[in-house]
Amino acid sequence: MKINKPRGTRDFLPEDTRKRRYIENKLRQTAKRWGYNEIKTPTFEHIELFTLKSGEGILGEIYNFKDKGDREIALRPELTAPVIRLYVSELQRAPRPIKLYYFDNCFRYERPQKGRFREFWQFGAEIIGSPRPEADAEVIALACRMLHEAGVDGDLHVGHLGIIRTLFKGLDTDTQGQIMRLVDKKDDKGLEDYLEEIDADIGMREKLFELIGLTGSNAADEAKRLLGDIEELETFRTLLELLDSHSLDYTINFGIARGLDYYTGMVFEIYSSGLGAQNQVCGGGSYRLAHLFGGKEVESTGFALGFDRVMEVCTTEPPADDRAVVVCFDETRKEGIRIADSLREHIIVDVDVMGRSFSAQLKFANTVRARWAVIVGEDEVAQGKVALKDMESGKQELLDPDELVKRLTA
RNA sequence: GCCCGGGUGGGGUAGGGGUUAUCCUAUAGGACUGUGGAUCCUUCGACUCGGGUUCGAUUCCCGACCCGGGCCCCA
Repeated sequence: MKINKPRGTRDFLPEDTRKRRYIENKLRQTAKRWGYNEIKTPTFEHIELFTLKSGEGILGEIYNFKDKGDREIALRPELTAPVIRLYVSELQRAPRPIKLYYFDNCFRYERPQKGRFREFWQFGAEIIGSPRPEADAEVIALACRMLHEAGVDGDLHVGHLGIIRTLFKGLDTDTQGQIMRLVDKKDDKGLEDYLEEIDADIGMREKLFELIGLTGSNAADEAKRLLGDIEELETFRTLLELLDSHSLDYTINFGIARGLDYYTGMVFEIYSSGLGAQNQVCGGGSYRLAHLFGGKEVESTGFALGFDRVMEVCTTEPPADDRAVVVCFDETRKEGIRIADSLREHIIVDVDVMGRSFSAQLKFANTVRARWAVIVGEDEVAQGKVALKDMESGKQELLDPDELVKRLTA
């Protein structure tokens, strides 16, 4: 009986894995150099962690099950909530700011399509403990830097929920949420109908539509004309200046809502072409979640990037590794293995395990794109030497075994 | 969950109610017994699954599964 992999999951072949690792390492290095430290959280959590954060509505997309102790468990659908849970239980007293990054698989029960899988990987970073725009700017800059390192061109859109929310003062949370959802979807008609339905203030409606339509570099000024002198706008302008200091290109977009209630201020998304309907490679913003998990409230800002989507659009190829094939035969196997093992401290080495003939071993060296063949045959062993063959030039020379390493790593 | 389109060796394909199911590539071995990449030969290997129609289905019909595109959703 042939067993297939479950829907929406993938196998990664050696070539895929190599490329994924390469990009993963680029992202890791970048986060690390920006002073972020990696954390790991469990693959599964109590389901409340996610329902508390996102509401019962997400249950449909969660992989959940009861364990043998009758606990309701969920495979993590994202990593922000686990990170904040970890913060609340372990890091509330840690020196501020707390700068964390993670790279792990997540699970969502959704219809798979391009750039969307049931098991997928997220790379994210969070700054916990700073309410300032500097933290927002840094996180955005880090996200852009990471994408750049991965060889991905992104289109950065930045908004601020605090600004748009000043329009909704007096409306209850559900209504605000509904409006934000429609704004996020860019469903102008639906938004208009809904505002009509709740009999929203005419002035507010006009301002709302004007605000989410604002584009261009002076959108912040326009917003000021529209909304007056509000603190959120000042903060937002500071943020934009900081983004300039980071030399980032961005589009101001007050219509980004990220569909969520817990984002409080800055929100951003990064899009990339070539992904079809799932064109968003990164999303983030500032939020407050700690109180939900029993902690003292704290300002956080962070993002998650969709690693699989990054892989989909990135064209960066990992550099080829230098590798050597040690050619030996039954009579010289002992010497061959010894030499191979010593070379393995320095480069990638294959030794024949197929009992192949001389020419078949060289053919193999070709197929694995070895740069060198180290020939350990009876003639060489008899002289206490080995032959080193450069597979590209075809040139070959006789060497003492202890000279080998020097030649191969030169 | 909904709407399209699609599933033929490991990968890429041709075909089509009765075939020995085509070709390329990859694999293994050989021609070439200590010198690779080329060429040639041989070998291995497939009609996604389940029902239905039919004398006969890989081919037609239905369903499932999976893949792709979109909707929904996207914490």
